[in-house]
Amino acid sequence: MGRAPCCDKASVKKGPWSPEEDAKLKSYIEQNGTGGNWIALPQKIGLKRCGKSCRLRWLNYLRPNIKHGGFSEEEDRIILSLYISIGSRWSIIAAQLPGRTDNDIKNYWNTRLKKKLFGKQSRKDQRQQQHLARQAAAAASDLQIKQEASRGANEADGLAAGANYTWHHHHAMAVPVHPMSAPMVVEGGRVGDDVDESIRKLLFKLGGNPFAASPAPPCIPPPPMYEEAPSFVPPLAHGVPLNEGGMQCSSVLPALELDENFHFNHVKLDGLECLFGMGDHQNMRWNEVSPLVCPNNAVASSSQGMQQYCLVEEPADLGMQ
DNA sequence: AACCGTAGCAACCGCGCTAAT
DNA sequence: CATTAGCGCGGTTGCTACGGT
Repeated sequence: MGRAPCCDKASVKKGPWSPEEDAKLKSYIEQNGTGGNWIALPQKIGLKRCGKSCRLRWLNYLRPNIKHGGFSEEEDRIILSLYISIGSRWSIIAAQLPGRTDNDIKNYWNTRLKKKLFGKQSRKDQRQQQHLARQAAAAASDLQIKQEASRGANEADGLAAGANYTWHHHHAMAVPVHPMSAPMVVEGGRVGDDVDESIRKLLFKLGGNPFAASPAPPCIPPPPMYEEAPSFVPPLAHGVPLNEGGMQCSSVLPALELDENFHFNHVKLDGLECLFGMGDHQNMRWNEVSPLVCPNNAVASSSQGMQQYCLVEEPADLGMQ
């Protein structure tokens, strides 16, 4: 059985909003709020619009303090950083950028930022990039593993114990040197030729293995709701062979392990697989990646925290959810 | 000047999730 | 516990403006 339509499509107006409709909706919501029911709202104010359409119009354009266009470099950086970490969770990304909407950011990403970063590439080029990125990542990780080994031999024990194993531990070992610093050769030159200089700077700010270099976030135990989820088993427990330093040999986080361990909260890293040397089906869990996004933020790694995180900036006085 | 291709953006669509019944 | 209604999200579509030929 199909899903019941949210409104009568035949009697509902579609397409661009007129100034009159905008004014009606805006003045009503500013005075009365949404009343907690978007579906009923258009009828109340005599708009021949679907409730979902009203909601979208309000959230994306009529809501106070909405910004359009003119994304700053800082905003670019935040978007990029979050996209790398959590994928296309536009609403979460939007929550970090006051005045920006998920739709706006999504459009910005799809139409501009992505092109700025990667330029236009054929699938063949993308595959080649991924291959090269993996090679560079492997080399970088080997070096890093040795550094890790000399820094503190005890960590391996800690990992094996598992109890306090957190994303950043794993991540420090797993994340390759930033792929944009690796040579990305395409036909007729380097991919970087297409990349806007400012964005390249952004990438380097983020890159050069930014995660390993950043101070470790506080270790926060998983929230109760994840207790039944498969624990984030340290790679050592999977019987991954060790190198001569006693550390795990994997160059980057092995694709298989990623697949096994990050199978909740699926996140699509469309177009950015090469950043992690992943295949295109690997996923991450929010509670593991969030320390990257907000390492010093109190919400850290919990989906509960994520919700709090998302609610920032939401107008509380307008009956919004 | 006309045509065509592309980019950017606004809006729609469909699905998953959740609260209410 | 099952069903239903509504919300919210991400993906997609379609329109418009603009630039190139």
